[in-house]
Amino acid sequence: MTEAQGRGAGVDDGAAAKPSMRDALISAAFELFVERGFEQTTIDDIVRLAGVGRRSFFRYFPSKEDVVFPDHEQCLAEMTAFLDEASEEEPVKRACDAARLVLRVYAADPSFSVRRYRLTKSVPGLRTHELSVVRRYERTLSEYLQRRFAGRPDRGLRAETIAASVVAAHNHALRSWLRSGGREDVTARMDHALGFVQESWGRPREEAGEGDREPEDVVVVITKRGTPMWRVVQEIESCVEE
Amino acid sequence: MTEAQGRGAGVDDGAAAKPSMRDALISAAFELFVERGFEQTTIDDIVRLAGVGRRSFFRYFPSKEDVVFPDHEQCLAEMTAFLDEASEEEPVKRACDAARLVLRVYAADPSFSVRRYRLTKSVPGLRTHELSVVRRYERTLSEYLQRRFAGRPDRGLRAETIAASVVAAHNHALRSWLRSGGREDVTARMDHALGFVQESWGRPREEAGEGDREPEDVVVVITKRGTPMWRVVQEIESCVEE
DNA sequence: ATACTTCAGGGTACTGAGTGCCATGCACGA
DNA sequence: TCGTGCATGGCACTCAGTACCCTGAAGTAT
Repeated sequence: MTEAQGRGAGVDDGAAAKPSMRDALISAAFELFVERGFEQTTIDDIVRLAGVGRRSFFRYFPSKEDVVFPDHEQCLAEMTAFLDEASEEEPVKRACDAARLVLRVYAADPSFSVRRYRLTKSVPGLRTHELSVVRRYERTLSEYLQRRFAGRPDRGLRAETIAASVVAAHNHALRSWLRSGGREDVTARMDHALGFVQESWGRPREEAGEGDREPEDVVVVITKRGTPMWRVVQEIESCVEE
Repeated sequence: MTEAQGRGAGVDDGAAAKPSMRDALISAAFELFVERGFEQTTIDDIVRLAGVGRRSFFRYFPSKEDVVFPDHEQCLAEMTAFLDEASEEEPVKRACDAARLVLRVYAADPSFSVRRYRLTKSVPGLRTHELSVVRRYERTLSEYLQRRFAGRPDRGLRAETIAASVVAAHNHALRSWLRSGGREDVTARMDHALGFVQESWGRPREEAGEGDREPEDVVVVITKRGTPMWRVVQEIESCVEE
């Protein structure tokens, strides 16, 4: 029954393996937060309920806000590792798959995620804190993309813009699922949302100066319907023959 | 000499007109922040230097962080007003122009902006606070776009994703300018960055089911370079003649 | 077994941000 | 002159976060 979430509820790879204290703090905190609100709950309330010393709280969580997002540190590490693996995949696709790792963590414990969503939504301080968490994912994606875009023009601009798109689309799908109470299918929404950005960025329109496919072998013509065909042919030839 | 920035340094439309106290606090705060650091400066230090009572600080700024971003509240209001005006312009273009309003505020006092940038960059708490400020611009843009996208599929997804792109591109150009110390031309960078997202989102690739311009009067042909011209003509005609 | 180290945890006191409450002083109109 | 606002200052309080030190339960070597 709402045992917090036992840290990711799936992976228990060697790294962390001290269950009792940390988890006791998490579940005590959530119990109080949902009962009387985040700001109405003091650290002393939490440690009293968890039956530990006050100082210990700050040994496990750097701030009161962090206890609300207990698994993001590990999730970020997973994403970083995922993006450090060598892969032949198209970069934007790869970034979208990295975003799916975050979804997986949320989907692993829907009830916890939904309660946290409702809590976060109603507490400005938590929203701000969540922004800083999300920002780290965005930076990770952006740095990955910048690496993969080596040689392209506007690497940085591209990378940051696309990373922001991916995060925004991911969050849109995730939040719409959370708003529905965690029922219904997340992955379908997510596939749709990420497919949207992948469509838009995966293959840029004009200067497709890609590394893994030649740009020179594609010609794009845009013209008004009704243009005389000789004008179209002229235009194409003037572009090709140069 | 670094008189903070006298609030936007241009528009003094009726709304705010109490100069002394607020500005004294801003310049006192910055003086101390750059001298000994943000966290090493207490509210008491600031009010002592400004020669006002401690309680007055919190009358003008809800938190210590807010004194670093004194003009964003007004800028946000400007953006909101700008987007509330009726306009025939293409929505993404309009959103980009709205973002330029923010740039204008930064560019109005480059030395202040650069000092603030350096300060913010080095203080995690300020970075987080800035995120929450930026997020409000993003929401404003997103809500505008969602209004303009009425009737389209995926309104919300589209609006949030594009808003995030616009903000990311804007911030990329802005920060690169700030990193350069406020020298060089901002508007050129900004035009380039915003042009990039506008190109990408302004006219969606496949379903361009727009309301304010007909999709039927544009033909797009994509072909391999070297394709015999008769094949191109055939393809175009088969598409037009249907 | 004794002495030594290590380390998770508890306790206490302190700093500093942010808030509530009230007193003060100054302007305004009657 | 007397209210009636309003801006400001002065206090006292709560609470997050930190520094410092104490305890006790392990181990480990001799």
